[in-house]
Amino acid sequence: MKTIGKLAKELGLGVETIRFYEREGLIKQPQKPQNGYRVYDDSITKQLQFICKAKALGFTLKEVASLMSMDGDCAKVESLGLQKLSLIQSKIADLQRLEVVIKEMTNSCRNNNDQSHCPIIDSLK
Amino acid sequence: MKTIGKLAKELGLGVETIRFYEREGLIKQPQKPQNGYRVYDDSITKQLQFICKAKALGFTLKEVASLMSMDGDCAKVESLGLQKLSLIQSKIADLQRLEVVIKEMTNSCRNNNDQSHCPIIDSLK
DNA sequence: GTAAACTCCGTAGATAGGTACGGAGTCAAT
DNA sequence: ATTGACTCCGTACCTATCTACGGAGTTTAC
Repeated sequence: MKTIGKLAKELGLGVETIRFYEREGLIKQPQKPQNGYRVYDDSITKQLQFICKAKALGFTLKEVASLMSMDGDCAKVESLGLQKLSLIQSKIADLQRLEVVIKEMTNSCRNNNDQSHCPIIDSLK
Repeated sequence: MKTIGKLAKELGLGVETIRFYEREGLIKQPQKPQNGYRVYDDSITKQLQFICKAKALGFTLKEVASLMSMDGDCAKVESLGLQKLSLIQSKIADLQRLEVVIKEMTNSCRNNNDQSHCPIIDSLK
């Protein structure tokens, strides 16, 4: 059993962040004894770690809530995962196209001897 | 010479967006004749297209302003470009790592016969 | 026993890049 | 001359994810 500060420290989160997740419905407000302080047991740690991991995978908080609520339904979870996967893949493709363009631009910059014009600026014009 | 609405339509931007760019210092407020309406000549079109293209390359509005102000300085522009390039490359790498993880997860989901557990949920726990 | 550290709550602010609104004035077409 | 479309300005609102603040009560350490 620990108070919010200990929990936050343990997980590397801010106290405000945990209260925020509570407000957003990701976690439940725990029992509060006479003094009004939140008191957490160990199960909350798993839940918050779940949230952090899913977030790191690029799920939004809403999606995380969704994941948590579809607890056993593998098909639904898989479908959300596949959706996320295709989003990630198209983001990768976009960025790779960008990478090529910017590479070309900076290359032409490096080969530029005309100090009165920058090929990057010119190509954007 | 055109008013803001025509200009916006021509570029596929919102009127408010142009006013917003003006407030942010990306473009200058043009002369306004007796009626108080903004009147633009063709040079503004180039400037706004520059902004749109640079934005599409992943530059923030602040960076776009920066690019526009370093007008001829090729070395500076190149350095901003290289910086952006390495940001893009590390984003790509991050996403590719993510892609692998999510692929593995959805695969294990597809091969799952145990309806009481979802491997994705389990792996996040 | 007192001072520091912790907690409570609700609300405001930050970030980026817009988007929307309201009320008033102006312009263009019929 | 009237109607509808356009413009003005300032400000508020939007998404997402926190982060900070203020004032009051509580717990802990010395």
